[in-house]
Amino acid sequence: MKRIAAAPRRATLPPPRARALPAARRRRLLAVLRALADGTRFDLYRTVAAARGPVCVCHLVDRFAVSQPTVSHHLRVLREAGLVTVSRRGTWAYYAPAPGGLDPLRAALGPGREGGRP
Amino acid sequence: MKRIAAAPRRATLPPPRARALPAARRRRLLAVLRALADGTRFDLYRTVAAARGPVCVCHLVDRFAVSQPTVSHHLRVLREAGLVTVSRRGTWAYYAPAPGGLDPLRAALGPGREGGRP
DNA sequence: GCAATATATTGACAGCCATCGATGCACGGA
DNA sequence: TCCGTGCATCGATGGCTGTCAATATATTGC
Repeated sequence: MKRIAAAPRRATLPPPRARALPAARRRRLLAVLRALADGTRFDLYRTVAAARGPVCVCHLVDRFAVSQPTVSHHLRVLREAGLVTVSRRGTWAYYAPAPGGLDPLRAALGPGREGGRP
Repeated sequence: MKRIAAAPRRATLPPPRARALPAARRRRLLAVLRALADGTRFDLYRTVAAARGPVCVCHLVDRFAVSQPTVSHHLRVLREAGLVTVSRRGTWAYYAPAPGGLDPLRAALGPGREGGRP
């Protein structure tokens, strides 16, 4: 017959479930995080966000050490994450930070319960 | 002979360079972003951060629909990003949010220059 | 219309990574 | 000391994605 060893009692109760994030908010937030989690994209966004006005793609292509299609691809990801907006004048495309683009992040950080409390 | 068409003048000046982020800060920030950019890890962190006390890995394994090695792997990534800390009691491991783990993110968001300005 | 330029899209490919099963390791109980 | 359990690590694998060259699309100037 099979010997049965007593399973040691677990030392703590299961943690309360984290307040569920509405699916749409979670999706948006993850999109923002994913968009910024790549080094090149992170730098692109910082360049766009730091400029006083819209930034011509041509200057980004000049400045970054990746090909023009790659820049274009990253800008698309940033756009789809709601982080930048695009406007065109002639053949040029100008990217600007989307107002409130970082709000999902700000909202998620919120009061900051992650351990400051002594 | 080759015809030469005048290149159209660029309509704007190159944007000022974004204030360079110190390499170490940039690395830490990207690590945090990458750690949170995965859905499973995001949920794991939220669970740990929402709990009032340290969370036993066993409960995370119970609650999440991924294998125990996968949970362990994600917790390692969160740990290496400075987002959680681990402590052991007996055979159990308890994870807690690392105090200030989100500070790189908070610092980066800072005053929020991304377009509120009218 | 034609040539040249600016940007976007497509297709291909390599490297990364989330995931799993199997295994290792440490600890506690009998 | 042996067994069972909790967690970490290893090795393999499939899918995702960052990158580029080639191509497409759009616009401007002649």
